[in-house]
Amino acid sequence: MPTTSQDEKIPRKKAVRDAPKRLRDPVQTQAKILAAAKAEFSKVGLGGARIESIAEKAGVNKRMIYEYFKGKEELFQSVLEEAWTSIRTAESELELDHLAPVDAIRALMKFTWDYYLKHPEFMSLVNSENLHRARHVRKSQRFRELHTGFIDMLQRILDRGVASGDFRPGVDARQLHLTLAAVGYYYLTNRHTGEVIFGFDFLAKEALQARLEFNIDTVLSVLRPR
Amino acid sequence: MPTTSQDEKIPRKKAVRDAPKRLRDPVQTQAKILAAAKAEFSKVGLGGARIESIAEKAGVNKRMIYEYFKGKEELFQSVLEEAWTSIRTAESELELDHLAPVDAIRALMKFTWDYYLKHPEFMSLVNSENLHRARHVRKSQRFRELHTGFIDMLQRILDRGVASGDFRPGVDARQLHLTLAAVGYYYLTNRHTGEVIFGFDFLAKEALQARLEFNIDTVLSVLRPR
Amino acid sequence: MPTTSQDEKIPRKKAVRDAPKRLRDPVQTQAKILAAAKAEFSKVGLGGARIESIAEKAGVNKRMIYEYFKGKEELFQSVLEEAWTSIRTAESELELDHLAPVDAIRALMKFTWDYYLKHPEFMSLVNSENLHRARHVRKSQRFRELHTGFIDMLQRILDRGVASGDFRPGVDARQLHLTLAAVGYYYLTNRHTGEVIFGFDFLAKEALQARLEFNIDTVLSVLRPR
Amino acid sequence: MPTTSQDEKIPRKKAVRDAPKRLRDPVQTQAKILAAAKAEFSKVGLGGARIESIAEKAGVNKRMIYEYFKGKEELFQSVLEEAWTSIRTAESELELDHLAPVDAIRALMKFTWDYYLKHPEFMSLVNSENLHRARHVRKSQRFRELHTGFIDMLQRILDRGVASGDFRPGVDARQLHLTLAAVGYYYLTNRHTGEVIFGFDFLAKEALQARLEFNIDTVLSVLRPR
DNA sequence: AATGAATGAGACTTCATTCAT
DNA sequence: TATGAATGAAGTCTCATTCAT
Repeated sequence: MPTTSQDEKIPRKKAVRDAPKRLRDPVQTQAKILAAAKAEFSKVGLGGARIESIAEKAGVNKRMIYEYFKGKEELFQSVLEEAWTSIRTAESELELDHLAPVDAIRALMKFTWDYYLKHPEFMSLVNSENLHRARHVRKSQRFRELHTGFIDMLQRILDRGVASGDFRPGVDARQLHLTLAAVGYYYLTNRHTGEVIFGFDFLAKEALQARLEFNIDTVLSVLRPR
Repeated sequence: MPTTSQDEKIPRKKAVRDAPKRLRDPVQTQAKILAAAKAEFSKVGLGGARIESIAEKAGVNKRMIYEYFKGKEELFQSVLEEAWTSIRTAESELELDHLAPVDAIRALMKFTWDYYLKHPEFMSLVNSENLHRARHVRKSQRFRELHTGFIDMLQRILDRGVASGDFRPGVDARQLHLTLAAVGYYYLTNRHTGEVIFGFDFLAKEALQARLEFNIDTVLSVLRPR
Repeated sequence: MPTTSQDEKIPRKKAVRDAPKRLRDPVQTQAKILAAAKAEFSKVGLGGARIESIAEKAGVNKRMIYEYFKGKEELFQSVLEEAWTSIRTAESELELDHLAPVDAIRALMKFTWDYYLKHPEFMSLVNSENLHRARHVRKSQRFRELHTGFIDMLQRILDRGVASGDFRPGVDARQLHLTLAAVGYYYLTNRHTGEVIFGFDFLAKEALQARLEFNIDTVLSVLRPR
Repeated sequence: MPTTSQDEKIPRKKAVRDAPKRLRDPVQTQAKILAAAKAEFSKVGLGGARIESIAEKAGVNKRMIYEYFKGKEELFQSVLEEAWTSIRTAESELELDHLAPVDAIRALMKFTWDYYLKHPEFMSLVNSENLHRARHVRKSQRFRELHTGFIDMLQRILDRGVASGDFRPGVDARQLHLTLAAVGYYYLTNRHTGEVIFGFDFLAKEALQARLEFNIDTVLSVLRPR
């Protein structure tokens, strides 16, 4: 029931009236709640989020949240599922298997970096969920399914790189993935304290460019045959 | 219950200090509050933390928190200051300037990794503070002072490495530091979701060992002359 | 406990209203809160009033006070508005313009006196608001509107009295009003200390009668032509 | 113990040191507490007053308030006693028996008016005490003694005025006193709401002058033989 | 005499959640 | 489906007061 399924257009009762205010549209109501909840959770965390605030932002009645999501915790879980589905879906659309190994790594890193920049809530949500020791996604079947075959894709790239002589053998795909994500994630998620410590604007165009290049350089270095 | 014994007249300053529970010791009271607060904040975040819970853990009266720290936000700020002071102090005691460049990098990474492992609250606190856009440390003079000259140390190592031919020139000390921290931090802070995704125990001895080595390898790779 | 009976399906709008305890009636809930708050504030002042006590007296959930009135200060403001609206409304219903000047003054003083006696909370509230330097009514648009044209009525009486030779000219309507109110108000509001000082019962029938007569005599004396 | 006894100068231990900070001076400590308490109580009432705030204003340790005055209620009572002693003392120093009847009334009204203006806290305290139904002064022996023979003085003036033909007979001294005080008190104590209602500055020089004259005129009018 | 530390009760307010329509 | 009203628990913070030095 909490699924969004955004495309279906239900012909509602022959459309007796054109419904100027989009009343009674459960699909959209759920979507609005999810979007508002994502914003709220990512801004103040699970503990700091307020159901009332989410309902207001979503423009729906507070009661609807309970109707569709049962409660705060379940809503948080749905938000997490939605967020992770989103990034993994986009990632899979990259079709990295069609690229040369080095290009594939570059593309994946560029994609990850851009995704983080465009969806900073994602990192917040990941942090929050880890603060709570992953107790929400741990219960989610959907979450697990999302990652089956996910590391295989990276492994295939690595294998092709070794075969082509671009990469050294013996690199663990999981380690690589963690590093790949880490160097971008850490920079962006901790940019606020970083700015106080280092005294420069982490989101300035050149700074972003420099960081991305350094990160790609780092990952390619560790992959390079010696 | 807080009083130890009501009627006894202790001859002042005679007993050599055998009172086991040090009553009326503001310094210790504050320390206990800080310790309890650090645990609480790192476990559930600023929004999720409960003053009452902190007071209980600290074994002090709720009121004392307001006496010494004014309020929740200020307490959080104090916790942050204390935590960052702690890691920077320990770090500075490494005396990396006395080590060969490669060894210095290794030592710094090992230290950082071990510190994170021994003080996982530190990463939680950093995450929390960034969730709140660094609004607490931004107000802290003490925090800023903590980091003056902090990056210079790393720069000196880099310079020595370039001079000795161990490192390639042109590497930015701040980028290096961010990467250095990132690869360990990300692995540890996101280990809960990581375990669900990857399906192995991130804190297993061999896993930890493997990760540290991979991280050091990564950083040294990017520093290596080409 | 708040529910009357859970299963019965009342045919909507059929019962002529025999529900004895009107559940879910926001208008009445607000009215009950206001009434209880007026009693509490007038008994112990703004600083001494307890939200919990008000909620109990009103028979509503504490939360409702915040739902409808935002907070203690705003509730106090609403109480003041209601109280002042009440006295001004009753006053305006006297239709003093239809009475002979002397009778109009008498009627106004009798009304004021009786109103104070019947609504002693009013004086308490006025005192409290002045203790707080009128900061609540100052913010109230409704309060200001209440008094437009309010002094004109008295001025018309004065003018008619001067024309008829009953009153001397040159008496300021505002001074008159202040005196008119003062002589009754002071006696009643300070009657507790007054009783300790003077040693008689200020609310005894004869005492009340004597005071009212003295007051009317006083005001008519100062109005009398010389 | 709570008495102030302002004049005695205790020669403290031969004045070993000149005590630059006036430490350990119980008389002054009590006086400072009383002064601060009077200010606080008159500003926010008994319910709104804060012991801590009083101690701070007085520049003494909070504990001292309990040492000298037992508690908040008792402190309030002491403040009331002190305040009423003060006005009655000053009043008695007028020596009205030496003035012509009309002049005596004028002098008394002028005195009362000026006293209210100079000590506006007095009115606040009276209001507060009446809010609490005089429960503090009722317990005070000292308070009662203060007013013995107090109304007799006014009666003597009235009697002399009747004898001289200046005043009509039959006026009750207590009624007169109440009116005398009322017309000034009401104007001043309710000036804040009055200013919002009437829209002029109640404390402006001319306004004060006009009010005093109107008040004296009022009282002399009701006393005048018909 | 004076002080700083400590306390427990209770203040205002907010929250997630359920009820009734 | 949707909504507004209502609730009880709990949260942050404040207060008058006492304890120990």
